[in-house]
Amino acid sequence: MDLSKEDWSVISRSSLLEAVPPDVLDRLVNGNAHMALAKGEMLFEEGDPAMACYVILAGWIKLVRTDSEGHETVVEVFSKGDCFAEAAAYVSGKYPVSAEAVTGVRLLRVDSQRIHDEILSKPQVAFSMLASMSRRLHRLVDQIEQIKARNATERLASFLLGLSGQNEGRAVFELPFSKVLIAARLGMTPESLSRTLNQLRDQGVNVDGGHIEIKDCARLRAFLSAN
Amino acid sequence: MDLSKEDWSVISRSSLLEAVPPDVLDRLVNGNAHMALAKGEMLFEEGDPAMACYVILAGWIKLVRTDSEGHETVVEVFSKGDCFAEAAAYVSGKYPVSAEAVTGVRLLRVDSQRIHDEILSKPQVAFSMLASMSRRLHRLVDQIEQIKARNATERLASFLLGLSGQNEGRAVFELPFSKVLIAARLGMTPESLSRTLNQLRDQGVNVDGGHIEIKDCARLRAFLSAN
DNA sequence: CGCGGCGTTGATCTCTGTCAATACTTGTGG
DNA sequence: CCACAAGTATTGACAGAGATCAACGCCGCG
Repeated sequence: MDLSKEDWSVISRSSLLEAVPPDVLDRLVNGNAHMALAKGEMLFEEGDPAMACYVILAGWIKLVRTDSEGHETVVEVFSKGDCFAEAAAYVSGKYPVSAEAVTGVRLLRVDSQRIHDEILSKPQVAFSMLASMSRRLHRLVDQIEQIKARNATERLASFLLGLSGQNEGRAVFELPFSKVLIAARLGMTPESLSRTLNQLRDQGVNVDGGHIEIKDCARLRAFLSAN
Repeated sequence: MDLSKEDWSVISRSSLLEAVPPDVLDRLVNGNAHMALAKGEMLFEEGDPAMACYVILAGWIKLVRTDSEGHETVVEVFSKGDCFAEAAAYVSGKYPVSAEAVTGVRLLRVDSQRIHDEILSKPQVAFSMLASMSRRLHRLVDQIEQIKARNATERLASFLLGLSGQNEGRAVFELPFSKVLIAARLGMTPESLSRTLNQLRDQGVNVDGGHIEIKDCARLRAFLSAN
């Protein structure tokens, strides 16, 4: 299975590899497995020894923690261009979470030994990796703040604004995955999500199935700060 | 101000520097500022350009996010031997949080440029840094799971067990910092913390001011899994 | 001494989780 | 091609965990 032009474009813009020099990129990517997962398939399980990290070429992957009673906590959800599992891979430890395909997924597997070797021969590569992990860390800190300090309405509004990719004006887009998963990602139940979406109608958010319209992003953002 | 034997011992066992070869350690530490902060002093503010990371020699530091209304979210609390702010320092970005001294604090400032240089000349150093960040990442993931999936009682029980450093038997220790701060760290109000501590009496936890006695850690842990 | 921060307790409120019922979609197998 | 099962989404009723507001005692410190 070969990489398409499109795939290469995703890879070279990915958070993990964007800053890596072309020759190193070639060595890292070539010979590494281009793999596919069906919806619902597990990529790895919490506690598995970490031998690789992954760049998503297409589809969605969720990272989850499962407790002793089988209750599942969604830690993050990733899509095209995202890299995940770098942390565990560098220190050849164990994965702290499980990874499951939410949709059909294609991804690039990057062997951690290979990254290790590249860092030793080209230390600059280390900075790409450190930068990638740094970004991951910031995202987690953001999430902690959200859950600790924001209520359901604010978390959802913030999530929608993030999806819109805009700061002002009208925005129209589709929800990227099921509401069940969105609810889990936002730390609430599907029922709460449904109700909270209705509440946001007052702030100019229209929902029709997975179709979202934010009438004025600036207004929604103002509502966020105000409250 | 010189570093004591004790300080060196803390440094060489610190999460950031433990795996760094002695000669590199010397270069990193010597000439870097050994500094002190009074209780309540700010080390840096959210958004400041990150030029260094820090290893705590004594005292406690809290990392906080402050929103537009001045409401404060505690992200983490660090003590002796912990290193913080590595992430931002590597990529010479901005600090995503503010750092404030909770008690009087002594710390070692490690210039990020210096780390940068060391990585370039000795790539193995990069792995120490990556490992340190990887641990930080795991801690944040743990915290996200705690807040999302555990209630106040469970979070507190888990926190106390962590402090005790034991898995079974009787444990007696002091709370490391004020209950206001502990409450914030656990994502609840001081009032809730007070009430929750009372609830835990039924599970063999005795509280007298900042003095804690867990009659049987195994029992408390069982209570955690059970519920 | 008085003030401010900490800690506890009580009363109340509200957000969100839980349980339940229903409708819609999707896919699977007879 | 239909029937049935399973997953998804919405809505209602209800309960409970935890926040909020308020009062009070305590202690350290200027």
